[in-house]
Amino acid sequence: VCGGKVEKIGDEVAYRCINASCKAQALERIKYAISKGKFDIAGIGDEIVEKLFNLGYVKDIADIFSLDARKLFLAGVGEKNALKIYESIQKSKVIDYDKFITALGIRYVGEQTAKLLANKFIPIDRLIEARLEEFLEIKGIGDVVANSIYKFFRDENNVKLIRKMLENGVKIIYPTEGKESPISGKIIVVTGTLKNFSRQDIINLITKLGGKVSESVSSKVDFIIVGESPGSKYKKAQELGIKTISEEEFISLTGKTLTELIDIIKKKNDELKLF
DNA sequence: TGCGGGGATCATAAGTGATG
DNA sequence: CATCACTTATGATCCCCGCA
Repeated sequence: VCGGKVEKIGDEVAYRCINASCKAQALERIKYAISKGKFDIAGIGDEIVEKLFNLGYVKDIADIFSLDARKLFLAGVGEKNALKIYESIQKSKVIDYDKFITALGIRYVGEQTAKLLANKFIPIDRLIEARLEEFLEIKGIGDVVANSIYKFFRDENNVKLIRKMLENGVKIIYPTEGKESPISGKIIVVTGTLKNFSRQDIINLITKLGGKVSESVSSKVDFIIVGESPGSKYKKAQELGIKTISEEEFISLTGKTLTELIDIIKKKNDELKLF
């Protein structure tokens, strides 16, 4: 299609372009990613993507998420539609892990296979770094598919694209999220000043993740988060032999990045504003 | 090697919103 | 209200993988 070199692999019927920067392929990948069962961006389809692509506003799927209504308007979308599409892009940024994997457009990986991967490799970095044998272990994935997935993540450009999507605000919802977290059911005490969270923020965060915040240290407390210049609670925790962790350790315990945690706090605060 | 089924692609029809 | 431009839904079809 793009006039570049093509290659026929083995007995395959189709010829496919082997040019890594093939324009036509890049475009098709974007169209695929925004469609149903993947990012599912309402109000935008092949035509608009092509226009945005040809204008240079969108070079890869990650660019979609940094679009503003003005660029859509310049691509020939009506004013009202431009706003609507902008809204649906923002909504689509929060995406289930399996759909995210499907959207990557890995060869031989559709909805079903993506689900298999989504349940085994959490978070996304585990998937990127997974060894070939780990894919082969999965029932339903054989030699060809395993190799295809493994090769995909060995390509630096693919990994970069994933990072770019996350930077542009895409948030992956992992299958375990909401059901259970390492924090849920835990009684937690906070003492001292934290670097990234105000006292109210950390309380909101722990509550949102299903934990309980206690104001005093007792033997029932699971662990105590210690910030700068801790108060008497720290001393008492040591006496009782309660596990103490730093702010950084707490963050890694949640299994989320700092930005994700801040997002959670923001949402929680927005909920509270309604009342 | 054959079977069952997922993955990819295509065709067509129906739905939606903007516009004059 | 009719038309246009696109999107969205559905089904058919074929390739080819996983597995017995």
